Amino acid sequence: MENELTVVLEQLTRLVRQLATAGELSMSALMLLGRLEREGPQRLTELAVGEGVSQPGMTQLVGRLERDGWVRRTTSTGDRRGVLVEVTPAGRELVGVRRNQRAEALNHLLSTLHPEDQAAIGRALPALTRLIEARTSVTTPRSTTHV
Amino acid sequence: MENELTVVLEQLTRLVRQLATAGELSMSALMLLGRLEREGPQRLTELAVGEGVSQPGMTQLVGRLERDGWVRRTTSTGDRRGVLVEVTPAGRELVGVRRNQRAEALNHLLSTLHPEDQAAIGRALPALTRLIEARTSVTTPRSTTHV
DNA sequence: TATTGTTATACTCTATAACTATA
DNA sequence: TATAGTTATAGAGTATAACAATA
Repeated sequence: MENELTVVLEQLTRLVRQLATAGELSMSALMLLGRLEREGPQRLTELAVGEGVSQPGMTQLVGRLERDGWVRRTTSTGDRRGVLVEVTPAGRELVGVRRNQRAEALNHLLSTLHPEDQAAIGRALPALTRLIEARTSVTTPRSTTHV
Repeated sequence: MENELTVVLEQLTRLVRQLATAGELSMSALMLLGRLEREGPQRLTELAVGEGVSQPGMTQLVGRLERDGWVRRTTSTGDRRGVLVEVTPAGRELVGVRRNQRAEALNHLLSTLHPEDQAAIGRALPALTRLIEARTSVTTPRSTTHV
């Protein structure tokens, strides 16, 4: 079943990309904002590990998001080396709007499926959530030799 | 349920990205190769639409993959304007290897779940496949104002 | 004139290496 | 000396606009 799941996940990724990026935020920006909105303010290093990107990469992504007003840097951690990144009200608003748009598009797709299929997907959601939670240390930053 | 599904899909995307790109191919390259391997040779325009990127973007992606020997351009379509892109044996091999690596990693994750959860995911696969097939015309190329 | 693809240009995304500041 | 983050630099990824070749 793993191979079938692999292919399904690959294609779901394409689906998400198409649903998610039909707007003003890239996939990376959207996922970072989504995390900050769900989990609250976090350290830059924490974010880099969580999103599976390098620390400089996260510095730059946060920089672009900050420039555009979606996140804010704070330094109130006691450790004065650290940076705490939090989503701004505007960013929170944007995440909500985008999430609703995706939900609407998904809803439309779901409505074209047979009720049994819809139910099967619904019943798998908790399991999928736990599958996601199972991956904690699979964080291998990509090499630069990518095509 | 759409909103829960939205979040799950968002996180599955992160999972796939981390599993998939821990090697020498980017997400874009991997998904294009995967498509060519599954569906056979295709026209450049067809690929651009299918992957949800612009025609010039696809020209460049194919260019990089061709440079590295994973795909090949052909012109045998009758219409001499057209280009047919096909995966090379080396590319096919690479897709297989990568897919197996991801399957292995997924298998490991799955094995940490309760059997009921594994079963629920297994039962949802056909429905998810149909969900993917339902999105045919959701192809909105991204704007350039992305963060 | 319309379609297929490429070239030119610009910006995001991401990496590694080198650096600064704090612990 | 180790850790948190930034800056410098380079290449992939992607878009729009302008172009060339074919239909």
